[in-house]
Amino acid sequence: MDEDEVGTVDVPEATVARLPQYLRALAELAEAGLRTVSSEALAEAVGVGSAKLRKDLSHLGSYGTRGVGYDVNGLHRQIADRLGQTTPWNVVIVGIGNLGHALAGYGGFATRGFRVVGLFDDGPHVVGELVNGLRVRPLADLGTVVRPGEPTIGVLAVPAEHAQGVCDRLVAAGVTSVLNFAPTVLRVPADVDVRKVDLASELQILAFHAQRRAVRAALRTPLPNPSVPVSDRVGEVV
Amino acid sequence: MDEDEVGTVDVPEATVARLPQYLRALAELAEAGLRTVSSEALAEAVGVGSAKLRKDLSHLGSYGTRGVGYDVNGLHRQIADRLGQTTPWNVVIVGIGNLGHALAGYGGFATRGFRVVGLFDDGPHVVGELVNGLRVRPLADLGTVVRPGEPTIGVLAVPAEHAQGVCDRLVAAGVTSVLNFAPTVLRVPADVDVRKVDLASELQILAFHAQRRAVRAALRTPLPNPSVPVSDRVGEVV
DNA sequence: TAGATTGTTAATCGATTAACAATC
DNA sequence: TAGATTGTTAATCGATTAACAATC
Repeated sequence: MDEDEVGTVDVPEATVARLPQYLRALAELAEAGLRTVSSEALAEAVGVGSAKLRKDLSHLGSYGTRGVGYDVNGLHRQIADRLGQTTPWNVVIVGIGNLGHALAGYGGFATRGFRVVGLFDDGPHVVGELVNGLRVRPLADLGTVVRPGEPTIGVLAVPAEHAQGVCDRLVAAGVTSVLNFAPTVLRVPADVDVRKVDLASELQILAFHAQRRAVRAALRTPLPNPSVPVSDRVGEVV
Repeated sequence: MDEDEVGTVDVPEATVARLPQYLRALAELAEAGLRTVSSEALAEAVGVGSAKLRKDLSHLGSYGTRGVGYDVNGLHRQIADRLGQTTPWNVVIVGIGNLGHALAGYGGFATRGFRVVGLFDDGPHVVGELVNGLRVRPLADLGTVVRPGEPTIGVLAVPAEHAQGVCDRLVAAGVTSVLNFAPTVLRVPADVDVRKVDLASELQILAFHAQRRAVRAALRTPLPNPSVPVSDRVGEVV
């Protein structure tokens, strides 16, 4: 691979999504004192195939040695670098309800290179509250925390009906990366990156698979309950 | 498409992951009084292309009318049916810390067909606590809540180091669908379905993209700060 | 040198997209 | 009938996988 500027050569999206998993596994291996790891062993730790792992790493330019494996610390540094984790990223959380509260206190952010620097909410009962050492501020203060210089990630934990409005204010304040927990589609300018976590959706996908397994099991063992025909058990529409 | 048993014909995974979004959009349209919707309009509401939407729906057998569009209520019922949402699914949450607490109180589950029926934790300070109307129980009680008859989804909100052990107990109790919030790979039998939500990972992916945008912007406008060469700004490894 | 393991090639699979014939 | 819109086809794109030559 060319000796190119970091971040210029395209890394496939599917690979990007796995980099955090590799990074975490490498951190654990380093913790355990391992100096070197084979693609086979690292892949096993992450739960993917070794061919996929090697292909993924090849997109980074990679630092393996044939016949030996990868240097655990070297590869860790390489991936951390690609994820922009040499310096911590600032994170602001908007919407300090149930979920926002939990996110504000989530230890996993700090240990993986993120620093929660602001909590925002416009609810009169919430503003001024102290959460995990940070005072909740009104949204009007967004501009004082989000600084044009240092990139800031905005986390949206507001109800669906407020999500677009709050997102617009984040974008106006200069936020170009948004993690959206509200079950709504956000409209943003082309230079803003939005990722979505939809908790109920995850359960619905599990439910789909569970139902499919159940129906298939029922078809393999026809009519275990003779009084209920298989086709009535799921309720066909129309 | 064949008039086949619900759940027998294979629906592609990418399509399954979008069904919850379609369902939610249809619910909003029905709420707004719409009787009929075109693929163009529904796709716009969900933020996908109309060709993709029509292809997705074609996997369900679909209920559109050429020249007219889709019947909002009919399609809603059809998708709800496929997601197994004719009756609510039981959900147990294990690990009532920061995140588990928030999930126990998350309103979005109930409105989308899920019923939280059990909260579990072995922490002496947590057991017995009343959270959102449910008493937190010790893990030993899992068997009394997870009943072989009705399928139950297990939500794992414990620290990474306990995740595998707790997961094993969920599986032993008969849970075959698991939503894992711990940043660990879970080993489960082949008949158990695991989905993972890794909050820090989501931020890391956003950070990767943000860094890539920043590097590219810097390369387009070479050396805006003449004292710092571009290649030093990101810190090449080795 | 012999054994191990990477990085890459090529085949395969699945998902997306545009275009349009079918049909209301 | 004319206009609208679906459902499907075929082309394209991206991701996965297995196999192996390169090389430590």
